[in-house]
Amino acid sequence: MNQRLPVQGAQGDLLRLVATGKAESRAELARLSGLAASSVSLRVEELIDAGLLAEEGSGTSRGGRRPRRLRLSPGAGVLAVADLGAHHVRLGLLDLSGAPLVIEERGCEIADGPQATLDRIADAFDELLAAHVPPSVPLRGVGTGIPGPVDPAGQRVVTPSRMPGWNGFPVADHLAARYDLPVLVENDANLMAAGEARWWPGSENLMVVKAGTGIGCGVIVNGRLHRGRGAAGDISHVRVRSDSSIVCACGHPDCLEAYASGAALMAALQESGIEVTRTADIVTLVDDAVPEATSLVRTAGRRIGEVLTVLVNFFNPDVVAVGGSLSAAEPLITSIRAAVWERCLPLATRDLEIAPARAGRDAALLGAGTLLLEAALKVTS
Amino acid sequence: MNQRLPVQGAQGDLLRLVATGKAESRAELARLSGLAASSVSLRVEELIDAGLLAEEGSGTSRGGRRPRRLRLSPGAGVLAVADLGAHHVRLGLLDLSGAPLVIEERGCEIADGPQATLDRIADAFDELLAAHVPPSVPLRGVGTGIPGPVDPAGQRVVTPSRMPGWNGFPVADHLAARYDLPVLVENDANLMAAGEARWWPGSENLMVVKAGTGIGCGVIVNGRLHRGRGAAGDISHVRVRSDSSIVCACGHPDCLEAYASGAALMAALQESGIEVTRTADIVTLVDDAVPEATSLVRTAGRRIGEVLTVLVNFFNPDVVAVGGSLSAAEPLITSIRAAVWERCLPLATRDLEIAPARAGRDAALLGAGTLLLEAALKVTS
DNA sequence: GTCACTTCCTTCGATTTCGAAGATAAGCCG
DNA sequence: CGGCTTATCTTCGAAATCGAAGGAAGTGAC
Repeated sequence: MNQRLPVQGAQGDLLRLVATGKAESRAELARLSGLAASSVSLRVEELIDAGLLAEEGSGTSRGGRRPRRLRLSPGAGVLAVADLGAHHVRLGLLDLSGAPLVIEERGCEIADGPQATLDRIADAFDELLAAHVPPSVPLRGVGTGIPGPVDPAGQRVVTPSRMPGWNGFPVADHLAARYDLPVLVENDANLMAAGEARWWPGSENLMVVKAGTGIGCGVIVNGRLHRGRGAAGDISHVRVRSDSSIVCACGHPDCLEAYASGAALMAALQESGIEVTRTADIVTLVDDAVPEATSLVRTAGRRIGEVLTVLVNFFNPDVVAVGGSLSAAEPLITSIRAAVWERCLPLATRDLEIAPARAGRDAALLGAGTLLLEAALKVTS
Repeated sequence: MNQRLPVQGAQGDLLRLVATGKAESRAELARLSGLAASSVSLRVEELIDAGLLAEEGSGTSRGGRRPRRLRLSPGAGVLAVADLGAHHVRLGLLDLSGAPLVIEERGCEIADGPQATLDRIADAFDELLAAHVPPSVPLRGVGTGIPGPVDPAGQRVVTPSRMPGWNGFPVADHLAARYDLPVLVENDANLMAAGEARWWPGSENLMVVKAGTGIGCGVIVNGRLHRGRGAAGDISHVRVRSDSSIVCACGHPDCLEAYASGAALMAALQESGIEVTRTADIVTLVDDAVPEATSLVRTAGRRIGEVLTVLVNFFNPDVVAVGGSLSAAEPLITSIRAAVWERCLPLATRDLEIAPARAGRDAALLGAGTLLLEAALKVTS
């Protein structure tokens, strides 16, 4: 059962404020939306009648009458989201507030091409919906993350590496043909950034670094995802200072990725005769205090930090959040911090927080939820 | 005669659209503001009655009835703007559309401290107003650019270099005490970026590099100035790759500024026994094809370009505009282009324009006008 | 307990905004 | 020159929004 959200005009803003947890009562809605309290009451009434919002008990008093708590109605709908990796896909269902109902991981070869991969995802969505959601609760949107650049206009994949058959494929259109619903297609690091942003309330400008097999980065400016012309956030092909010289897959010498990515670290470890097959193994080695691994991670952190130095001076964010599978290795973030603190302008680091990502491994799925909700609540007047 | 603009609600949006030249008729206003055509008509009527807008003939037809052209009324008001340099100040008066009425340059030692400097500016404003503006036309706002970081919250100067006595000085408050009007205080490179942005309609994301005695940069994101925590846009203290090692004034080795700023080039030229006293002299030398100068400028361009490489990949702008006194030296921009084209991701440079700044030497003053107008039209309901 | 005060929410008349329809003023074209 | 098309602008009733006033439900002081 698919169905667009039947909201119009100001209702969308109010519903989003409740869904994102920013407001819990009519009074808060009035303050945050800028609407008059009376208008808020009217719209909320409509949303309750439409079955999208529900009243649930009362909150704590702030010195006066207690607010009547508003929640999204459980029957308001669900979102289906996926995050596509090279050899697997994480996917799940969220309620409209972005909270996960069910999330699982499946094998899935991205090299099989878009048609097969997307169909597999859609089939998985259908299974999950049948198993976990009563038929009366409608699906309100579908979104997926892609490990490559996405053109923001046409929502196509553009010049991806390691994704044979995907170049120029209209992913959004293909999904929209199956679901007549808001559809979101976005780069995975961007989704992760969008997901992370909710965990840093009060911070409007974030950089979210994804340190995994590759190195990605998503940028939040003024609380919104910055896409640029579709390629924003790339930091992996920045030239780093180095004595030796490695040519990256992109054709240029000494890219950050060639030195500090999980893939590069694995290659270096294997050269030292240490067996590793996944980036998680590196974290284990570091936890076991294997000197080669610790030293490599530390160097990688310093290199990433040196690149961030430039970007922190330029972009001057509130927060640099470091996520991805490698970020579990503690020396990584420590050495990133050291490099940034040492080299950046005091003014830029004065109130800067460099911290591990807070949203966890499902950050990208949660981010897809956030962006999808926004898309679903776009002015449909 | 000082007076806040008597606008409320939607009037501000409409007035801004006309002032910034984005709209010239009621129909365009309706399209751009999103308001209904009827509401636009009503508000425009009010603005005309208030003496802020005026009808002026009719525009060219687009196939149907000709639009009735709307202009800012000449008597709507003026803005007083200044751009403070180390040894001089450029200042002038603009009409509300941001067009200059009069601009001049005066000697002024920033080292005399904020009190004396700001009073000198204010006196200059008064003189210009008396000489060029009829008393019936009110002053609507005052703004100034500062060659140092400005805290966006308190509009104070923070940790400036080469500005003794200015640290922490509440510039905006000081000006506001003399003029009870919207007051703007902003970093000079940021003002320049704001001014430049108007010359790139259709481009939402810009980097504006100011290559002069120092190296500055302003960032426009989604059409609006990005301030970060107040220090955004710094690129001068990024570490560059280099064989030798120079320690910058900031204490770190190999800052871009120490290699590629006008000051650094002048020092290098003087060491070769070539007489230069201002950055403009370097441009003259390059125009005269003096090999040392050309080579130095080319190297500086390449170094700036290498830094921009990182930022272009990350920020993925539509335009990189290069201004400042050094930008008149043609090899500078050529070598910046070469470095960026060579090293950036194709996806990031696909539609990227790297071009000389268009706004000219008064860019900062025009930018101050743009930002001031916005401040003056903030919801005063 | 009671009284003053705060906060939350609703009621209701005034105001603003909208949108459809019509009036106005062109250009295009035979 | 007289329809036909297109675009601009205004009129007017309907709908949304606002703001002031007041009722509801709490806290804290005495």
